[in-house]
Amino acid sequence: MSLAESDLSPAAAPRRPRGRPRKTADERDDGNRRRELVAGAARLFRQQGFSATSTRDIAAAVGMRSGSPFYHFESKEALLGAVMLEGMQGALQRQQAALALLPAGASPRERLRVLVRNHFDVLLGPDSDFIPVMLYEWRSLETTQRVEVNRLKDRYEAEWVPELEALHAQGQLGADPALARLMIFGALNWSAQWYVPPSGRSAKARARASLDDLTTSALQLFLKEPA
Amino acid sequence: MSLAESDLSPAAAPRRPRGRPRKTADERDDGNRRRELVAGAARLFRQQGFSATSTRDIAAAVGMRSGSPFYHFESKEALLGAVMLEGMQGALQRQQAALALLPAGASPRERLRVLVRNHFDVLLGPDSDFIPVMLYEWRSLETTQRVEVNRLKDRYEAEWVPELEALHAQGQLGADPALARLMIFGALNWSAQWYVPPSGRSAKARARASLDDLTTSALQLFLKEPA
DNA sequence: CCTACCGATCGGTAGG
DNA sequence: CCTACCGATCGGTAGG
Repeated sequence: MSLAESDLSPAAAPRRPRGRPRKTADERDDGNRRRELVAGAARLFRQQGFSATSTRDIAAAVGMRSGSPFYHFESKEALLGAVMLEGMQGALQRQQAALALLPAGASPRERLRVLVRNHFDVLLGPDSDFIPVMLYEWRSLETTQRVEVNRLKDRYEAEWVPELEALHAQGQLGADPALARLMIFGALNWSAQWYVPPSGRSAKARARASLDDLTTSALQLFLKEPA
Repeated sequence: MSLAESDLSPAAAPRRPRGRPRKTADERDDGNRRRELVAGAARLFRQQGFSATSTRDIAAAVGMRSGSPFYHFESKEALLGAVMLEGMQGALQRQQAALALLPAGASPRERLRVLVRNHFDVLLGPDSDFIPVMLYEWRSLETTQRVEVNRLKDRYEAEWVPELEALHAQGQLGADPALARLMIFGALNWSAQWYVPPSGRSAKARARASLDDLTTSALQLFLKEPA
């Protein structure tokens, strides 16, 4: 899946010179080296944490020398921001795509199932280092980028609200929707701490099945029977 | 509340000399300096994370010089272990005390309420830095101490199992008890990320009330109506 | 993107 | 528990 790089707007975009637009270090996407850096950083930040990961670790992970990441990113914090931004962009995009596949008359319960299933995929599926890093390295992000990431996170979570409100109105959700949202996200996000993805033969199919099962269980836990 | 220090067995205890047993750096509890260090470390580890907190930060927080924490602890990791160990000991002790106050015929639902209420207190109440550090700095713990802390965590969680099983058998819990436990802990633990304790006038009473409310909401979300 | 490097900070220790 | 210190590592940069 390709993520639209065009959405990546830098915090403060200075004067645009004429002619071929010269990209800042944060914007350029020469080949795929920048992407490799972000993906490698995501993996290491998730495994070891942001502070415990050196920029040298990240450089080595993608076969660069110690100073080279700073050709692509202003700072270690900017790399963290890129991980989170890319993660949230992908998550939001996949969420919208998943919802778009639903038939027009889908019930709130069906829509919530799609949201939960997609969230598990974002958290536990392939390339799932980005969002856990966002969840657990939040405090290391600098304010400017925090605002930007937060905007995406708000949009992501906003899609859940009408469904939770409808379910609450129908008596299928036993708590105030705002609080229910926090608790449900907590329950789902925590899975990043304990879920062990299948490995070996037909790992991919079994992974899909296990995320389906998790989704079913989560809905059974959170929702009452339809009246 | 005093925590039994006697359970603190060092990783490798060498020859015991005769006479008054000389405590290792990890065991001694001269005055309250060691306790101050652990409490200060808990606060800083929670605020900034383990790796981002220097032993100098911790020393300064309790009015020591940079080298002095190493008079009390072998290493920074040992300090982290002490934070987690002390946190789990306190949590387990409070959980057992809370359960002991219940009448003999208390229902699984009533017992779960007490467990959830106590867990919120452990996570969000006064001196609540220890357990969040345990939850979010797990990977920085060394294996020896990880085993020790894990043992306490298992005992803590084990008290939840019979109640969840009983509730599931009664149709009040909509998912497999083992998975329900993970999701419920996720929902509760996540509150450490968003809960803002009341401040100002009568903060203490309002804090208690808000944790009571959270407990009620959580139970309403997770449990079906009794048949 | 590499080479070569800098100043700052870090965990930890010897000796008192 | 302090003083004084060490070697290692870190984020980041100049110049090519």
